[in-house]
Amino acid sequence: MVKITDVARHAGVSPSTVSYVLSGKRTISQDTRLRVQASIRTLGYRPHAGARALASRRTQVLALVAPLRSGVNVPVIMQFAASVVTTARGFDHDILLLTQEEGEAGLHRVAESALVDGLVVMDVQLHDARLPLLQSLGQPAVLIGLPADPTGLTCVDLDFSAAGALCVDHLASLGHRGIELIGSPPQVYQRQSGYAARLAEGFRCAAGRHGLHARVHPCQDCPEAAQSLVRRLLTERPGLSALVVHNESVLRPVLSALADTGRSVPQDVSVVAICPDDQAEQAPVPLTSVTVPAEEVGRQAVELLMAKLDGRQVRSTTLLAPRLTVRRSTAAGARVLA
Amino acid sequence: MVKITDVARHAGVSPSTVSYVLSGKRTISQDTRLRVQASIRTLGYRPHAGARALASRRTQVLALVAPLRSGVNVPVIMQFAASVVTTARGFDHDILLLTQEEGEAGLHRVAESALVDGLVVMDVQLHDARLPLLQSLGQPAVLIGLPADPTGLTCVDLDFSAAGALCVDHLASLGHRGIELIGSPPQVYQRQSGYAARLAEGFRCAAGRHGLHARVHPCQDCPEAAQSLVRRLLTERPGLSALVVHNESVLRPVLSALADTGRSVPQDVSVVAICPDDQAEQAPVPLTSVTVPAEEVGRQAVELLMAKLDGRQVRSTTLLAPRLTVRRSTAAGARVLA
DNA sequence: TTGAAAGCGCTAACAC
DNA sequence: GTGTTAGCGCTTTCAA
Repeated sequence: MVKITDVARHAGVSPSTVSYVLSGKRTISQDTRLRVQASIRTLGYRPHAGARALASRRTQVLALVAPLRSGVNVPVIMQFAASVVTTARGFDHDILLLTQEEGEAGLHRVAESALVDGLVVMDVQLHDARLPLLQSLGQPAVLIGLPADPTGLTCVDLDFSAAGALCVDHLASLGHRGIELIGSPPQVYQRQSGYAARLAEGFRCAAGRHGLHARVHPCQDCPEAAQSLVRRLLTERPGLSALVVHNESVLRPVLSALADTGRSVPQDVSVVAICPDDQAEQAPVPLTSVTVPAEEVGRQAVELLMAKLDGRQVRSTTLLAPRLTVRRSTAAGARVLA
Repeated sequence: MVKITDVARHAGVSPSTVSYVLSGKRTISQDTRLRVQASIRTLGYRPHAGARALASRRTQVLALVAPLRSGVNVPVIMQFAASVVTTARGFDHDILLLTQEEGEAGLHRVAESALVDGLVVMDVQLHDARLPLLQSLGQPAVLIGLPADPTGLTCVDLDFSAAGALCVDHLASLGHRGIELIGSPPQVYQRQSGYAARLAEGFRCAAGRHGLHARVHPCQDCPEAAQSLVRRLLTERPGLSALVVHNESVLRPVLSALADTGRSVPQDVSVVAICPDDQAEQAPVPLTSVTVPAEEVGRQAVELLMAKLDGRQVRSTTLLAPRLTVRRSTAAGARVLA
C-alpha cells in the first residue's frame, strides 16, 4: 500500500506538504505542487479513508435512509437515491445506505460511531418518530418530506399543495366546472405521509377559489378498484368532464375504464395526472401532468446538507414549485364550448 | 465523545480488555466482561469507525454497485438492494452505494482508499468491462449475474436456463404442443446481460426435448408493442394455446390483448409469467409463474462475500434453482382434452 | 512557503 | 486472564 510518506519521499517534500496539496488548505508553490501531483499519479496514491477520518473528523460519507421495502413508489425512491448518490459524488462524498426498518437504532449507530458526516432521511411522516432523535444527534440532517412541525429541521419536498392547486387552475381555465380527484390508497392518507393530504388540500382550496364542484376519492392500488371507482363516478355524475389522478399505479386502468364506458380523452373527459413524465408520455393519449421532481429533490437535499456541513445557515423548509406540462389529455370543458 | 479509555477507566480495566470484550478475540472472565459491558452501556460508548478501520484494517462496510438509472426492472433492483443491506446488517456490516455510472473509477476509489472490505456488483454483463479490474483489485467481490467466463470470480444468479425449461416442462405436461415466448426488449438481448438469452436457450432446449413447436419473440416495453405482437401471433397460429411471458412490463397488455381477441385464460390460452410473485397474484387471473428470487440472490451474494472475507473457499458459480408456482392461468391443452 | 511532530481512537502483539 | 504499548496513516498545529 502506498502511503503519504511514500509520496513525500518520492517528491522530496514532507508528508504535511502532500496533505496540503491534496486538501488545498495552504498555499503551495506551483513548482512543489506539480511535483507532488506527479508523484501521486506515478505511485497511484490514495489517502486511506479510515486514517483520514480519524485525523480530520470527516468521513466524506453521508447516510441515506430509504424505505427499501415500501412496495409503492419504488421507481420514485430509486430516482431520489440515484440523484442523492450522484450529487454527493459531485461533492466528493459517498453514500451509506440504511433501510427505514433499522429505524432509530441505525441513526444512532452511524452518527455515534462517526461513520458519516450527515444524514438524508427519506419518506418523513407528519409525526415521524425519528424527529426528536434527528434534532439531538448533533449530526447535520436533511429530510425529504414535510413533517407537521419542521422547526429546527431542514426539509425538502415538492409543494404538493401547489401541485393540487395547479391541476385545478389548469382545468378551471379550460372551463371545467366539476373535478374529481382519484387519490392514493386510504392507507397513505392514514399513514400521515402528508403529501397525499397536502395535495388534496391544495386541490380543495383551489376548487373553492374557483367555485368548482370538487371531491377527493382515495383509491386502492389495483386496477379493479380504479375501474369500479370510475364507473361509480360516471354513474353519479354522467356529465363528469375532468379528472385528476394522483395514483400512478391506477393510471392505465382509469384510462381503460373511461374508454370502456365510451368516454374519449380529452373530448369527453379531461385528465391531469400527477406522475413521472415518462409515464405521462407513454400513455395512449399523452397526459397533461405534474411530475414529482425526484431528481431535483434529491439534489437539493444533498446541496442543503453540504451547506450545513460548511457551517452555512439554510432555510428550514424548501418546497419545490410544481410544473404542469400540457399534453393531449386536457381540452376545453362544456361551458367554454357552449 | 466517549472513547475506549473512558470505558476502561470507568470499568477499572485496560483499554485492550475493553477492545477484547467487544471483539471476543480473547477469553475474558465473566466478572470483567459484565463490568465492561455495564460501563459501555452506562457511558453510551460506540467505537469510532475510522479509528477501528485504521487499526484493524477492516471497515465493516461493503460496496454495492447498482444500476440506479436503468428504467427497467427497478422493483427487482430494489429487492436486491434491500436484501443485500439487510443481510449485511446481520453480519454487522454496512452498505456503501455506488452507481453503475461511476464505472471502474468507483471500484478503484473505494477499494484503494480502503473504504470497504468487499464488493457486491449487480447487473454483470456477459463480457463486462469491469471483470479484469475486479480480478486484480485485491478486494473480495461477488457478482450478481453470470458473465461468459466466470473463472476466478464468484457469481450468483437465478438459473434462467432452468427457469425457461421449467415453463416448457409445465406446459408440456399439460399437453400443449406449441409455445410462444414473449421476451425482453431487443436491447436486452443485445446488451448481453445474459439472462434473457439464457432463459430463451433453456426454453428452446426443453421444447426440443419435448418435440414442441416453440419460438422466441423479443418485445418492447410498451403496451402497444405487446398488443400488436399478440395479435400477430394469434393470426399466424389461430390455435395458439400456450404463452410464456418474460417481460413484466407487458404482462397486463398481453392479457388484455388475449381478452380483446376473445381468448380466455386458461381455457383457450395458458400463460406462464416470469415475474415477481405479487404481480402474478394481482393479475385478473392469478398467473402461474416463475419468480426471480431477488431476496435470495441478494442474501447469497452477501453470505458468499462474508465467507470470502473469512478466508473460506467458495464455489465460483451459484445458480439458484427456479420454482414454478401453479396458479390459475394454466390448464390442460387440446391434445389432453381430445 | 515548508517541515517537524503531536495526536486522532483503536487493535493486537508482546509481556506477565 | 489481563495490562502495556507500539503502531495504523493521516491532519494540523506550531515553528521556522
